[in-house]
Amino acid sequence: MEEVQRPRVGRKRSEAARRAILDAALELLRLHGYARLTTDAIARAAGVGKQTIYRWWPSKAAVALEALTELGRAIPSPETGSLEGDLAAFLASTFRLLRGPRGTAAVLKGLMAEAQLDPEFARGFAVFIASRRGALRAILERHAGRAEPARLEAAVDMLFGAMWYRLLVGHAPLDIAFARVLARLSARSLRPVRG
Amino acid sequence: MEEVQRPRVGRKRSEAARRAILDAALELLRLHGYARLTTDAIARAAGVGKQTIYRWWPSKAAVALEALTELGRAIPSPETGSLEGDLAAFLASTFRLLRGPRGTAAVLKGLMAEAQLDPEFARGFAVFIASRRGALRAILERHAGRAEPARLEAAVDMLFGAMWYRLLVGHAPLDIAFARVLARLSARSLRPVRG
Amino acid sequence: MEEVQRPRVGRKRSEAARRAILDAALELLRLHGYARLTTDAIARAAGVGKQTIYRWWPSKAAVALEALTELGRAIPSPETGSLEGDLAAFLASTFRLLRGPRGTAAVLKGLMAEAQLDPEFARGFAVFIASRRGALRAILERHAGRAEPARLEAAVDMLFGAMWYRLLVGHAPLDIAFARVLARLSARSLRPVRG
Amino acid sequence: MEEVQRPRVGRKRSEAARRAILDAALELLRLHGYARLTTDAIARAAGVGKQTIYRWWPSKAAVALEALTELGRAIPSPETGSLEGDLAAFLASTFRLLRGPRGTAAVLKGLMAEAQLDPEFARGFAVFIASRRGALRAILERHAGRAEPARLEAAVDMLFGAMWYRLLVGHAPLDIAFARVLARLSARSLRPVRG
DNA sequence: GTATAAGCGAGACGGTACGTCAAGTCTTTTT
DNA sequence: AAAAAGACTTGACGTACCGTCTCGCTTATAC
Repeated sequence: MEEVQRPRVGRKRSEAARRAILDAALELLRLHGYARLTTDAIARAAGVGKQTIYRWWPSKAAVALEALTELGRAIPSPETGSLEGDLAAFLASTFRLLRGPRGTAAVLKGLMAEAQLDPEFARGFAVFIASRRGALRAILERHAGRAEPARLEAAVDMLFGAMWYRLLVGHAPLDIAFARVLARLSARSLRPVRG
Repeated sequence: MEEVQRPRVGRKRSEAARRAILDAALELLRLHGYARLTTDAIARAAGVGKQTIYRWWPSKAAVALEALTELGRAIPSPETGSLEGDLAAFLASTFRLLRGPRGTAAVLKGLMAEAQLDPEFARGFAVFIASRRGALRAILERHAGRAEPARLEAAVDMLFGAMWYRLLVGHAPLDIAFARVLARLSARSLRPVRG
Repeated sequence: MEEVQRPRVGRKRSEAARRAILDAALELLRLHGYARLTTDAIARAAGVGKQTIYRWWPSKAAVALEALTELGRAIPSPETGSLEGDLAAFLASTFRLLRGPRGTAAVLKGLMAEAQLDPEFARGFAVFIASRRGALRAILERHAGRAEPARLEAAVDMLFGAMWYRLLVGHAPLDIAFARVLARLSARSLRPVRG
Repeated sequence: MEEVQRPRVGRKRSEAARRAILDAALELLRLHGYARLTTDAIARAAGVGKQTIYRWWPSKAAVALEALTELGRAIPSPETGSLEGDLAAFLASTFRLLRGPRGTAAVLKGLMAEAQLDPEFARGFAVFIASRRGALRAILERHAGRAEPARLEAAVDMLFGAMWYRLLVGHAPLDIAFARVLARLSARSLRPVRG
């Protein structure tokens, strides 16, 4: 079921405008946080008409999501030889990105909020979440592939859940130590019962 | 450090208005969800002036939070004799409340969203979260009190984190089966390594 | 038809409160003008409950009106021997009061505005206006009593009208010179046609 | 001093919206009077967003003023050959407009009130007043041009003053008879002393 | 090479909700 | 019973953003 590719007529989408919008969105997010991000402000900062944003994205949240996806493209899936080691490395580099300079944590929090308020956006956000889950699930399967699927799923929920929970509530930091403890607990919970 | 108890003069806060506001808020949340909850609507439904809401609560989120706190007052902390059993029971009754008739899940999601957008509210919300954490922490300490504190904290984060994660993302249900798997994994991760 | 004087029971109306209210009202009018006068502010400044104001006056405009009436009690009706002279003297002292230190002009303007917006108050205000008209009318009748009543009425309208018009529109000052010109024109318009 | 005519970009002001707003304002004024006119009601009746009103007018009073100015565009300046005749005709047609079907009198009263309460609006209102004064002044100058300017000004104040005074206080009607008396008194007061 | 189709920056538009202000009323305690 | 204090309902205010709709241009293909 190919996409119909009829060679369209008229002016082409401006890559310059697209970049300017994404960059402006990230910049504004970094400066003021998601709550104070407005479509008007993005348009103004990007030197772009509001319609140009709405032509290509359904909402400001979608813009932020795309901007973010670009950033978070490559978190490496390391190979240390042990489940605990791989998990610790994966979580540590994820947490490091969140503490990064681009206000990534703020953006993620804002997107999760938006997903609660806008069901349309929630669907797009779920795709993003699923792709991250896939990466973590792959690590678990590499070392504990014989465990029941429900347990693997639950383990993923517990790891990413713990991350999001700290991210959203802010009661404790997402640091290396936390990455290590999570890895340790998770590895212990999944290992075969009998040595 | 006594609370100054100067016997106030003038008309007293109307308990009737307070109740009407909280009830109206819960009712509207149940009917339309948090995203469509407005201060005007609460005031109208409660037969109350908007100002009366703003006099006592800083935002509609604070109203919803208070309404919710009343509801969630008593989730029992069971005693089954084992860590896994207690966890499974606690999680199961928590999940049951979330599936309950008052749209509790929707309210919680909305509140978490609000906390991301309004730092002022985030502080109040954190108190609510902390009280729930305390209940779960108590169960863990009863059976695994000798574990390092950081591990207990992380275990709480993983359990409630997993719950919130499913609640917010909606990729899988919060059912009894999930409660059991979480309890199992958590118990295994905390038990002493050697029998 | 005597007023029934049944010796009322309970606490008596506090003259101190009455004075405090009128004084506070005048002071606030002088400071901020009528537009920014609020019942709350009067009550606060007078150290009085709002209800005490509403118990005795129907609106803040009525308070201002009473305060004003006290001030404007005695504008002398002079006797110079000529119509023109009497008019000039009467207008000059009226204008002088308006330029006085108590913000009288501002109060009058505010009351006229209120009368346009509140029919209830308009009635009370009309009484005040009528009493001023009476004073001016008396002067005219003293010297031009044989003129048709309609002309005397019209002359009063033209004199007070001119005053109010300048007061309300503010396009020109209410000074001695204006008082003299008005007196001159009015006297000429009313004198018998033939010497 | 040319008006800078930079050829504006973006969507143009909607004449349809402008008309709808002015028409709605007049209609509401006619129905309910100025005191009960609200920006919300105008917007609703005109099928327009409130912001569209605030974008082009600083207040509801400015809307009413513009609506009114359109109405009162043409009161004829008649030529009867005599000062008294011209004045009588001018005043009579002015009064007739005020009694007209569009609630003009009510609007004018409301605007004068507003001018007392809002200094910003007072400036705009003064322009309107000045234009009316100009028309009357022209008639006076045609027949009594040699009189001192201060007397002409005062005569204008007395005529329009009398009109506004009756309009605002409402103690007597603005009818033909009043127009005639005003014209008579005014003409007599300005004629040369000696035939 | 000229019609036709889209994209673009700008900005006005119809709406919804916000949080504030003041008006006038009602309730509690004190005098 | 009146007073001070202050909470109450009501209703309008002016602002902030939302997402849509023109306007006058600027590119691109298509004829």
